[in-house]
Formats: sequence, structure tokens, C-alpha cells
Amino acid sequence: MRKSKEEAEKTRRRIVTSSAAEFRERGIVATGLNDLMRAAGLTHGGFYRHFDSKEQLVAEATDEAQAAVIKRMKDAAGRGRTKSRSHGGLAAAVGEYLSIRHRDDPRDGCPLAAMGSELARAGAKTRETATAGFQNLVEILASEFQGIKPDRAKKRALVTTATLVGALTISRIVNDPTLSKAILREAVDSIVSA
Amino acid sequence: MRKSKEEAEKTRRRIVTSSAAEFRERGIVATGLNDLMRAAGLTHGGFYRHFDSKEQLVAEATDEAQAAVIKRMKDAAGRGRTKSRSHGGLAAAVGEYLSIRHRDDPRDGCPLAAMGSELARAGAKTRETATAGFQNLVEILASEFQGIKPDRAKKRALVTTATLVGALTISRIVNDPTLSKAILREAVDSIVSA
DNA sequence: TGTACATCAGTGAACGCGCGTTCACTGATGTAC
DNA sequence: TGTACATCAGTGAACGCGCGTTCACTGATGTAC
Repeated sequence: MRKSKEEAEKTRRRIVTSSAAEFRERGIVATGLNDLMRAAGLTHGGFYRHFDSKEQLVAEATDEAQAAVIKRMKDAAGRGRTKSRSHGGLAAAVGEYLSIRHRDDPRDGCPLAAMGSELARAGAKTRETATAGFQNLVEILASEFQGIKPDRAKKRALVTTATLVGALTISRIVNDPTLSKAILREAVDSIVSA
Repeated sequence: MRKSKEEAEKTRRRIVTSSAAEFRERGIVATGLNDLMRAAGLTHGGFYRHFDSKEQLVAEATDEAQAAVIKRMKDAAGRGRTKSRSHGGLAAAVGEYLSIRHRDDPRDGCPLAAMGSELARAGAKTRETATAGFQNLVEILASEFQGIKPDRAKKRALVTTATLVGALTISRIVNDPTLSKAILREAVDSIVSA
């Protein structure tokens, strides 16, 4: 049954990746190791060959999810910038984050929005990871604010990121589709036209 | 052992109130009926004399928590308005919501921030309640925006409420106290000086 | 108004189930000579 | 290079425990006559 080092490493990455999606879709506490291992195509017994505890997996899965969202935002901003409109990068990144697609697919989305209230109660390592991810998002947005001093841009980006996370979270809570869309649309408008 | 109708009704309210605090502090999924009944000074067996299911209690506890936060915001706005500064009501309400006190005491705070990502996965009744609570918050803020048309005020309040919830949630996730404070401060500044 | 009986709030044990974690086992991989 | 042995990825059963829910029981409250 033993697998090669290379294969074992691939298995480990597969567990982290599929767990990152499961946690974002179902929540951290609500998702058991059984669910996670099954999602990775394994049985639960092998879990501790790869991780010390569920908490360690939570931290690594959060890290991977954050990295993916950061790449997604950078890519969107890059695409927006080439359109050479003023604030094109900002508008594209914000529009991507507050898209219907992002709202309806938490598995692939921002962990701060998908598991925010649970991250506030998570272990030290996970919160450290989440903090770093948040700061990365802030930097991406700050670099898209044109014509203002860097420290003003940073402060504005702090607030903008809070708006993004809050708007996406609430758009998922709300049971009225029109209201949900309006939250996303008005948040985009407000940020881009500020 | 039977209690009078009056006493039974008091017990029921006590369960809802203490559960509202427990859910906000520990999370919905992570808090068991045993914890909830013990927090109300009872044993777990009596739970189903008062509620059909845990989900029903979650809905009622969310409702009560929302109502408390709405009152808190209204009171703060009222106090701020008497100072007769321009935007005094807005500044007071926003300052209250984004206070260190609120951040450090989720038991008494806004359920959208304390359990936001779990509310997005909650039952229909709970989401309905959360939606109504959100709309109440929006209305309170909208009524404090002076000198703009009601529908513009409503749209702006939609975004402002998203910023409040996002900023508070993130201020609780972040493990750097300076950053946490900065998020709250910059969000207040940005909203009040807009 | 007093009495007999039904109701039901709350207790504590029990239900089946899934949790996070541990362990004996398997057999292919890696290592030492 | 070939052989013997140690390692360890993954399986499946089991650990103790707490979950949400049900139930028999208790005795005070409420109701009917």
C-alpha cells in the first residue's frame, strides 16, 4: 500500500485543496474529517499520516484559499488595467470580487467571506494566515488607487476590503435575490466612483 | 415539577436570550443544546418542551440579537443627534458599531458580524430574520444621511452597512491589535467624512 | 370552594450517530549491503 | 546489480465522547365538577 514520496506529496496537496473548497462551502466546524478525506478520494484513517490535527489542515487550507483569491484579484486588476481606463484595475478587481459568480461559488472564493465568523474563533496559525491574506488584498487594492499618497491609499484600501468582505457575506445571507444583487451592485458603484 | 405558564414563558425567554449570547460567542454549529440549556440554568432534556428543533432556536435567537443591535444603533444615533452637529447621529451610530467594546464583546453584539458566514448556510427562517435585521440597520443609517434624496440615502446605507459588518468581522479575525484598531478607525473616518 | 384528575415543565437516562483521534495491519517503496 | 529488511501511505476497525432527539418519570399547576 505504501506510495512513493512524490505520490504522497500529491495526495497531501489534494487533501489541502479539496478541504479548502469543502470548508468554504460547508463551514469549518460543520465539516468532519470523514467528509474531507472522502472529498479527496481517501478513507479517514490516513489523515494523520499527513497532518497533526484538523486545526493544522484548517490553517493550510485557509492559506491556499487566500492565495487563490489573491491571484484572482491580481489577474482581474491586470486585465482591467490594460483597458487603460482610469481606475480600470480597481474596477475590474472589485467587479470580480463582488460578482454573482463569486457569490454563488464559495468553494472557489474568498475565505474571509466564506468562513469569516469562524476564522475569528480559529487557532493562532489560522488567524495569522487570514491576517496575511487580508493584508495582501489591501495591498492589491491600494496599488490601484491612483493619484493619492501611498498611506492614504492604504487606509482607503483597508476600508474598501472591509466593504468587499461585508458585502459578499451579506449578499449570501440575504434571502431576497433583488436585494442581494443590489448590495453587490451598490458596493461596486460606491467604491469605483469614490 | 410542573411550572406555571408564566414561569414557563420566562424560562423560554431565558433560553432564547442566553442562547443568542452563546451562539454569537461560540458560533452556531459549535454550540450544542447541552451548552445552551446549561447556560440557561437547565438540563438538556427539557429543551423540546419549548422548541421544535435547534434550528427554531437559532432563528429566534438571531431575531432577538438583531432586535437588540437595532435598538443599540437607534439609541446611539439619538444621542448623537442631540449634539446637533452635522451628521451627529450617523457618527454616533457608526462609532458605536465599530467600537472596541463591540469588537471585544460579540455576546452582546451584531449577529451579522458574529455569525455571518454561518447565517449564509442557515435555515430559511433564520435567513429571513437576518435579512429583516439587515434591512432595519440600513434604514437606520439611511435616515441619518442628510441632504440627499431618500433613494440615494438608501443605496449609500446599503454599502455603509456592508462596510460595518465587514470591518467588525475582520477586526475580530486579525491577530495584530494595531491593524485591528486601524480597520475600525479608518472605517469610521471614511463613512463619517464621506 | 373543595376535590379529583389531566396536563405538562423540567429531569435524567437512553437512542443512534458522527466526531477527532489512535491503532494494527497491508504491501509497495526506499535503503543498506 | 541483487537481495534482505525497514519504512510508511493508506485501510478499516475501534476509542471515548458529545451531538440532536426521544422518552419514562416527577410533581406542581391548571381544569372540571
